Amino acid sequence: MTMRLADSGEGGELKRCVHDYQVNCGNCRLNGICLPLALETDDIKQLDEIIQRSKPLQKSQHLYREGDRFQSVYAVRSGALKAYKTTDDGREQVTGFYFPGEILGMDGISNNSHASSAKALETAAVCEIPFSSLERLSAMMPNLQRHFFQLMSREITEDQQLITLLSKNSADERVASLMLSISNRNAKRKLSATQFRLPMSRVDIGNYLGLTVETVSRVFSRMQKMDILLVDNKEIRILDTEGLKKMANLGT
Amino acid sequence: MTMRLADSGEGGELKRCVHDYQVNCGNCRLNGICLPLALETDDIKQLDEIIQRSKPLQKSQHLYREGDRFQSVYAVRSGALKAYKTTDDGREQVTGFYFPGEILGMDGISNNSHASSAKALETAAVCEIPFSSLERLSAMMPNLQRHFFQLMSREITEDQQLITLLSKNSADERVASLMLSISNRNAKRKLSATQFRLPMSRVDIGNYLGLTVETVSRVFSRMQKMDILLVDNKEIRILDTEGLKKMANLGT
DNA sequence: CCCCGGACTTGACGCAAATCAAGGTCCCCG
DNA sequence: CGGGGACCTTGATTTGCGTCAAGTCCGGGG
Repeated sequence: MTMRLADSGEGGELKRCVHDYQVNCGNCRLNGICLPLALETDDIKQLDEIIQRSKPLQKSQHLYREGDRFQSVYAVRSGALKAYKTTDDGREQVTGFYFPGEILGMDGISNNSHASSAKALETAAVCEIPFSSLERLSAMMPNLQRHFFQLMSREITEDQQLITLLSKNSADERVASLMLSISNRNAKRKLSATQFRLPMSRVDIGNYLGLTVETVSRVFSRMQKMDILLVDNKEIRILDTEGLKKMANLGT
Repeated sequence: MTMRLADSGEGGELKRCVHDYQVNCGNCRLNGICLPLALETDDIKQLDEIIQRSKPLQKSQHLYREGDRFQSVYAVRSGALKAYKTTDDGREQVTGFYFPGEILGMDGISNNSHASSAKALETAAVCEIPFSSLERLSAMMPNLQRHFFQLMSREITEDQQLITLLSKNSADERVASLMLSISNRNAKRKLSATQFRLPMSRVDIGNYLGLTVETVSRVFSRMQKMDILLVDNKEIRILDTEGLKKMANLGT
C-alpha cells in the first residue's frame, strides 16, 4: 500500500513529523524559488505554520494518484518527482518533472481531484501545503495571492512550451530542449549547469517528449558522437552548450 | 449574405452589444460558464463594475500580442478567438480556441507580459477584466478567489489533455477529439452538439493539433467517407457521434 | 561473488504523416 | 460581375520515427 503524506493526519503522528524535520521556510535554501519569494518575514512565519513536512518518499512511491481527492499542493524539498497521466490504452504521458523548489499538484484544484499522478523518481522530501489554508492566507496576504496566481500561470506557460515542442520539433530538438531545461533549473538551484545525474529513466524521458525509448537512446548516442554531450548512463555532462542550443533550435 | 449556423445562435446578442454595451454579468446568458458561477447577486454586482465591455473585434484583429504588457484577462462574449505562439522559425503553434463563456489571457500573469497572442477568428465581443481589480476583489470574496484558482487549474488540465493528444494520438484521433470538444462546448452553451460552423481554418486546426493542412483535410475526407461527419467546407454535421468517439479513442 | 532482471543500446524494416505538386473552390474587392 | 488570392482537396513521393528483434550493461540480492 502506498504511503501518502495526507494519511499522516493524526495529531501525534504529525507532531513527530514536525519534530523530525525541523526545516522552515525562513531558513530553507530554496526560498528564492519556492512559494515565499515575495513575502515579508512576518508573512513567511504564518505560511510556515500551515506547511507540513513529513518523512521522505522512497523511490517510486506515489505522492498522490489520479483521481485522489485534492487537498494540498506540494513543494519539492529534495529529490525529484514526475507527474503523469495514464491513457485509456494503458500508456503513460509524463506531464512534468519536478525538482527542488518547484511546486506540483495544482492541476487538482479545478475538480477537487488530482488530474494526474505524482511519483518519486528517487528518494524525495516534499512540503505539503494544505490548499484550504493557502486560500485563507492568500485572501489576507495580497503578495501570497499574487505569487500563487503567478505560479499557476507559469505552469500554464510551461505546458504551452511543451505543447509547441511536441507538435513542432524533431526528436533531436526535443531531447536537446529537455537537457537545456534541466541545466537551467540546476543553475537556478546553484548546482552545476553542465554536469548532472538524470533522476528519470529513458522511458520517462520518452513518455514526456512523446518519443520511444529507442529514439531517445539514439538521440543521446548521436549527441555523444557530435561531442555535444558526454553520456554515461544517467550521468550527463554538457560539453558544448552552444551546440546543444543550436540543436534545440529555440531562441531561448 | 449566407445564413450561417453559428450566427443564428450568437448573432442577436452581438447586435445588442453593438447598440449599447449595457450587458451585465447578472443578465448575461453565459454566466453559468464564465467567471461569476459561484457568486451571490451582491458579489456579481461588484464584479460587474470592474468589467469593461468594448466594441467588438473584427475578424483577424488582435486582442493582445505576445510580449504585450499584461493587464487584463478576457471573457469571450460572442464569436471565437485563437491563442497562439510564433516559433523562432516563424511557424505558428495554436495553443487554444476560445468560445463564448470561456476565459483567456491567464498565461500573462506569471511575467506581467502575455506569453501568447490572441486573435479573433470572426467578429467577436469580449469582456475585459482588469487583473488588478480582480486580485483586489478576490481577496475580499473567497468564492471569487476560489473560482479563479479553479479556472486557471482547468486551463492547466486542458493543456495537459492537449499534450497527451499530441504525443500519443494519431491524426484521426486528434481531429476526432477536437470535433468532440467543440461539440461538447457547444452543448454547454445550449447550441447544437451535432451541427456547427467551424470558425477556424484548416491551417489553424493543423497548427493546433500538430498536423499539416493536407493531413487535416484528408482526415475530414476520410470521416466523410465513413459517414461519421458531413463536411461542407466549414459547416460540420456529426452523423455518428458514437463512431466519432470510437475514432477519437478517448475514454471520455 | 555470481546470477538474474530490468534498463539501455543498436540495427533492420515498415508506416503514418510530411513534403511536394497540381488543381479546384470560395469569396472579397474592384 | 468578373478577376485574383487565400483556402481547401487530392495524389505521388519521401522520411523520421515507431516497431521488432537481438544483444549488452549494470546493479542488487542470494
